[in-house]
Amino acid sequence: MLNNKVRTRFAPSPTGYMHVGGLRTALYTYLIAKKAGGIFILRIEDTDTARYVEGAEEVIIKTLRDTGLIYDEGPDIGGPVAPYRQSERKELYKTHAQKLCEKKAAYYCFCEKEEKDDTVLLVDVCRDLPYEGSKQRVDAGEPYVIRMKAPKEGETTVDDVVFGKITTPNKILDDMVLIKRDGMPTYNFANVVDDHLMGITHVMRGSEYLSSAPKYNILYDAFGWEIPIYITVSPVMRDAQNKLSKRHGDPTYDDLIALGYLPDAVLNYIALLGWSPGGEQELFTLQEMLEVFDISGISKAPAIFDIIKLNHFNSEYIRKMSPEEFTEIATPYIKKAIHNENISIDSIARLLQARCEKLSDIPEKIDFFEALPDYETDLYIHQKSKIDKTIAYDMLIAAKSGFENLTEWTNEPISYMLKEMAVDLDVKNATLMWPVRIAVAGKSVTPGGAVEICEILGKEEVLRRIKIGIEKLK
RNA sequence: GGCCCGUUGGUCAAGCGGUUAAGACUCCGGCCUUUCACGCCGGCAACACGGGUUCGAGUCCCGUACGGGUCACCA
Repeated sequence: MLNNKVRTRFAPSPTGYMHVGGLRTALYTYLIAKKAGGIFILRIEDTDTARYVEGAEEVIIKTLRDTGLIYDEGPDIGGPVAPYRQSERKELYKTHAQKLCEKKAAYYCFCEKEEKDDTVLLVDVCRDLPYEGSKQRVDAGEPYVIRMKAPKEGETTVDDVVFGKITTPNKILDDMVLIKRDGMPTYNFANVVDDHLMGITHVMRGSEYLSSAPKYNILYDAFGWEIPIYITVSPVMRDAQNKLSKRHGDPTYDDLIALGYLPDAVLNYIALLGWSPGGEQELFTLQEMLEVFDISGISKAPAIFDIIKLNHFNSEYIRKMSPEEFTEIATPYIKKAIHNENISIDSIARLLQARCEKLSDIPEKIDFFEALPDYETDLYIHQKSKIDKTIAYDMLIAAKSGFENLTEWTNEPISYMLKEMAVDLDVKNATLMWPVRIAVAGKSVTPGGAVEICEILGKEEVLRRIKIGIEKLK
């Protein structure tokens, strides 16, 4: 049924949000499967009943859909090894754990929850209990957990594609819990059982699981199962000391989207955190990543998430869009600042596309279209063009009459008129354009120049603002 | 603390025994220009430290320092 195809899985715990590191893991696992023409699976690891979050699974599914990481099997679409929610596989784990008990590779443990240090003795007691006796106590309804019987001697070598071979003496391995008192499996156990039962060939995990990996191998061996290929990735950090975390205020995927970052840009940027394609290209579509992705490019060292660089990726993606696409996604942000229906959203969008890093920057960049800010006349001073307030005043007076006589209000005539006027006045374009732009915008930095802004504002509003400027400079 | 892992500019990173140690972001100049931005040109800036091995070490080995992970009936 599962052939020899490459099968990978993204196995998040439904926490209610998708963190950046999680998305990166999803991306890599997707790439590994798809690059090999294999199957990408979504499995929900909801074994911690105490942590249940309403709607969390939907967040995961939506994120994968929005970023284009399409899975072939999953809880909502089913598949040959369903169910894909661990909570629905409870019996499976129990049966398998019991099998291990029968084989004496695991045992029933009746000890109370560990009180940190002094439990080793208690555990040891249960470890050596005869199977039959324990089984009877279990059948009689006594509460228990099932623990793995870790070997006390020898050593176990884990082979990881990223970290290489790591050998651990077995004596330091503890008898980890497989089935919890509530009957649910632990992450460690469910992961092993599911990865095998679902035919997962490449197992990607965060480096926090590296030290548990020997125990997974022992489990695979106890079952007589083939050990999958391990690919361990280091975390995405917020700084050299701390992992990126929602708790510390670091943005989740949804936060980034809400901030006006594009899904493709986010995906592209995080792909490069801890993985390098080797060449000099940095901008990749998902399809292109598929072509160049290679596990050998994954690095062992953690990478720090740098939102400044994400800004760069995002602006690249914005500039790459067609004007129509950009207008469509920018419109909601433009409308946050612009309520006047006479103002052309499309025209503003055109000005914005080359000048914004993220969509959330838009409203403050264009608010002057809606209402002229109360600006200081110092804005009229421009050292480089040798413009002072007196010159600015003269320019505005001239521009006013020019605008008044203008009959056709589109880009070309406005531009032509202003340039002609600069010639008549015997000044450089900038000497005239600068004061005009300040007068109509009321701020020194604007998307677009004087001509574009005037065109969008319309004749009446431009004259009104020019007059205000003249008054201010008097 | 034990065990494990990591360490190339501020950040992401290339490099796999011989290089003037790539590239990108940031920052700083310059050009272009009606502002800003885009674009173009240029610049600052790195192999954590100490020992080996070698003709030769960012690359291999051993220490040290620093950082991280783990040592849960959480994942």
